[in-house]
Amino acid sequence: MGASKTAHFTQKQNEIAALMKALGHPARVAIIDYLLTVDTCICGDIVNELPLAQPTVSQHLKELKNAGLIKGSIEGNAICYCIDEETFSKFQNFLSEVFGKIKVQKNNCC
Amino acid sequence: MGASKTAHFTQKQNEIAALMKALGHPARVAIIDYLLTVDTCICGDIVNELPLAQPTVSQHLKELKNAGLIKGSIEGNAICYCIDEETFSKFQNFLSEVFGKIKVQKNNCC
DNA sequence: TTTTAATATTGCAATATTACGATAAAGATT
DNA sequence: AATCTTTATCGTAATATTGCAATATTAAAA
Repeated sequence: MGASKTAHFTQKQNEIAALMKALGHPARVAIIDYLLTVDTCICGDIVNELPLAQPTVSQHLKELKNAGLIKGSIEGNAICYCIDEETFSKFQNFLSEVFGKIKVQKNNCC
Repeated sequence: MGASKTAHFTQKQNEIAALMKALGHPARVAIIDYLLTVDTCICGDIVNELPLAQPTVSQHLKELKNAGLIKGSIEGNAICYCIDEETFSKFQNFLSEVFGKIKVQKNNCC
């Protein structure tokens, strides 16, 4: 098939999977990395930072934007991108839950 | 194309992306969820918990195993699965870094 | 030893993803 | 206005993913 049966899972599971999927490509991890290192918004500089053609980078940026992980605002003929803290916060909350549960697990048999 | 240009990114970026990708499907998130709720290893029970056919579940388990997120040990004619804490720990460390950097970012313009 | 039960593998169809050249769109510059 | 710059979109090829039926594998049970 190739299409995920999203309807059969909880909304939360689908949400988390979507966030994970958005970060499930090294180029998109690299974009986030870069946005973090520059420590501010970036207006038209991302393409030069990545070893990929401009349309490909644009596509990756679109996916990060769709996932809510970054925000973009038009600044003249360039576009400013930055991390969307709110979504990352949501992400972090989920992960805290998961890691919290892992720590409680004591009776491992594997 | 369809193949990621992994060679052009750092090892860390590729590693993180691989972990994220492994969790980038609701079925695999559901499997982790389930392993966490039962609070112990599970021997032969995962297929019944998911709305997917047995070969499909087996495939998802294989991917989680390849990513190092779960461990499986043979227990008679069943197989015990549980969370691999070490990999999750690695995962958590990366995320702490990211979230740490986000908090430092003050001069947001978006 | 035959059967049963649990999991894995194979093969395949449907769909999604990745990447990029060509082109479009839109604001800035001349 | 004509051009340049920056980003987006379209079209398309190559590859990957998802899902399942059929089948294989392996160990327990009868």
